[in-house]
Amino acid sequence: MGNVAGPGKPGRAGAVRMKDIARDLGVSVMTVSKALRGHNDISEATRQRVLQRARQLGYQPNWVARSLVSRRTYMVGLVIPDLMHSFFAEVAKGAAAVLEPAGYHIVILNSEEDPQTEERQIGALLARSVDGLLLASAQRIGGARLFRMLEERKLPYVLMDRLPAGARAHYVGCEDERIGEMATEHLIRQGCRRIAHLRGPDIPTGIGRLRGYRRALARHGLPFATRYVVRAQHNDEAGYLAMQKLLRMRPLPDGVFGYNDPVAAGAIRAILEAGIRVPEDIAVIGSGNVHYSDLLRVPLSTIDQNSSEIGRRAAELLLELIENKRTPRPRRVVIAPRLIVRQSSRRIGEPEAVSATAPA
Amino acid sequence: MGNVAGPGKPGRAGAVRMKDIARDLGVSVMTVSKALRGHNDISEATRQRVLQRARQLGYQPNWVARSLVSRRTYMVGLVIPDLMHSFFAEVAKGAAAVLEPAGYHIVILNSEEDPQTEERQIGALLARSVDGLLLASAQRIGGARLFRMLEERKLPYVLMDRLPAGARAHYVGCEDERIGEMATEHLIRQGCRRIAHLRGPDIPTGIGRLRGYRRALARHGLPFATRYVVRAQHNDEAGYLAMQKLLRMRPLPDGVFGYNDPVAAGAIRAILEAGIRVPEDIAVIGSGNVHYSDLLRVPLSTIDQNSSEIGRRAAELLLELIENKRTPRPRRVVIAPRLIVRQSSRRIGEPEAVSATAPA
DNA sequence: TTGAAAGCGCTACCAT
DNA sequence: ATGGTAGCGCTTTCAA
Repeated sequence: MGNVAGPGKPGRAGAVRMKDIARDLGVSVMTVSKALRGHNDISEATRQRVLQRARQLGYQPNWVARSLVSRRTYMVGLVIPDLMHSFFAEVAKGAAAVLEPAGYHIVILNSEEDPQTEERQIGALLARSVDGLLLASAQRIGGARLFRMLEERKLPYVLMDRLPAGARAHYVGCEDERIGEMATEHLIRQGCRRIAHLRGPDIPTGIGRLRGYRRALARHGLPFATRYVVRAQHNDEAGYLAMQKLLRMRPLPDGVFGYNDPVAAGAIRAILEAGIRVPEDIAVIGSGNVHYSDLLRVPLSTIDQNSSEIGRRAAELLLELIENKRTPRPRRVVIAPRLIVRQSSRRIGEPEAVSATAPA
Repeated sequence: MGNVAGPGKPGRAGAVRMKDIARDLGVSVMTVSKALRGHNDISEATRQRVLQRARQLGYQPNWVARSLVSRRTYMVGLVIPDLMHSFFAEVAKGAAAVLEPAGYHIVILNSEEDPQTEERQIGALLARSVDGLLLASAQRIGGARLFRMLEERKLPYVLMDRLPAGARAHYVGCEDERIGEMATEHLIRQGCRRIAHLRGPDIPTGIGRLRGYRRALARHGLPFATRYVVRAQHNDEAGYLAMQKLLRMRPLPDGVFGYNDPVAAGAIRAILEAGIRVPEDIAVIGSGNVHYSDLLRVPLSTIDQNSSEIGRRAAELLLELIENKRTPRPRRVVIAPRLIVRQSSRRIGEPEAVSATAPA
């Protein structure tokens, strides 16, 4: 069986190589290589012999060696702000559903919502020669340098969920202004008149949803009050604390639009703890439709962003970029948000789910 | 600046290589290689020159090439049943917190709780020459073949959360019998006398928790009734359906121990929908302490398994195995479970959290 | 249809 | 302190 490798060597030491098959069969390595890849200039007879011997020996191609010459690693980087936020977990799962069947593996990295960490991680991914990159970026406004670097390196990449203003890049996500608008208009239809917003960070999603919120208020002739907009960065703990601030305001708001579902869920906890009712006294809505929204203390109304679809579409787009390698003009895939009405905001009858309509 | 690469070439085509630095500086590639890696047989002067030029050109080592000769990829495979289950997302995050600072990247794969998918994925990981493997296995009892294969390939790996009976492998997780016992005994202390169990699948965790449940009943002289044990595989939907079956039994159970938190959360939904109170009529407890347990319709009592610690410890153990490459006898790291009492099971006063005590 | 030569970018080994 | 040679396992190119 040949092939004795130094003992204690790490990695695939001792693994079967083409060379071994070639020696056993008395043919050249080239013949084996071609036979295994189904090149059509190999006789059927030798092809079968090679395939059989390969199976016997349990041959597995060495991807590292193959990558070195083919310059393709069949690895894709996935950088997201937080794996624990089930919105991103779902995006990741959607992307995996497309990439794995296509033969790609995913290297996943958590930026922890920190632009510098993100940049470092992308650098590492580049050094690893990933074939492409899926990115839900944590860059604040003006993080254009990172994208310029990616362009220079000619690394195919697709932005997900967050589209930094002015980024000239492929993108898949929801229109954030529309999300803010839908959520706010829903609260207005439910009879709310003093609507507060627990706003997100200074990233495209946060800013877009805030803008949509303002637009909806304006359109319906409701006043915009700065003090009704409180920062709640990302998670339920922040939502809880921010809501406590809101609860000290007089008059109390009668509706709250949370930046995302965790923030909204945290807000509900704060409201209930204060002995106030949801939705009767304060109606609450979030965004993202995370999978446990239905199980929450008060089932949470939300704007569904179709997270797994975002992952899938982004992955498909990325594959296209990788395989064709032509870079057409930046494509924007916009996923329609959907209003999901649950108990946290239901004061008067309204259908359970409303599909997005084009913005007026 | 040299180095013109064919246009349209994929991957790192056009990237700066050691050769470029060497040419620019009039030294050999070897000198550059050593200087960059801090070999001490290079004069400080040349080392500085090399480092500076490398920085100027934005040199990044080619990991693929390096891997080919060093036989280390600095990649670790992470195979889990479901990224969307936040228990595993937390495990993954814990592992990443250890692996990334150590220079390793994580290739993540979802087995979807399917043993065959898992095996296929591990095969792919082997072909990729990952340096090690973290695995929360979906193998049913008797899936020893997979582990034998891993041993043969001498791939360092650590099992997490689930320890297949008889597996001779490194392992980090909670003692499942203890979990079942703690949960059940807690319900007994709360005054429950007809305790049902929504049991998990035929994997070590499911079987262990069931066994612990039985042990607790026996110890306290309570009868074990088969019909009070209903299968609920994994998720909240399954928990919901299984609980509906339980709700048709007479007499109704007055306590339910769910295989995990999603199952328990689904059960609560079914109970409340039936107009029955939690915890007054039926007390409920789960396991896993997923991060949203506190936000649920009725905040969920649970057994905390310290999921991120599981990921961290498993990663540390794996690093040891990889770096030392000696394979000591299989190590078992057992994390102590903790009882977390929330509203779903609180009928009489009991402290919020109780640390695990050694099993009697 | 088959295979020899060259080389991907890097490092181990040994000579200078 | 520095560098030449060889080779990791594979594929591309071109000749037989």
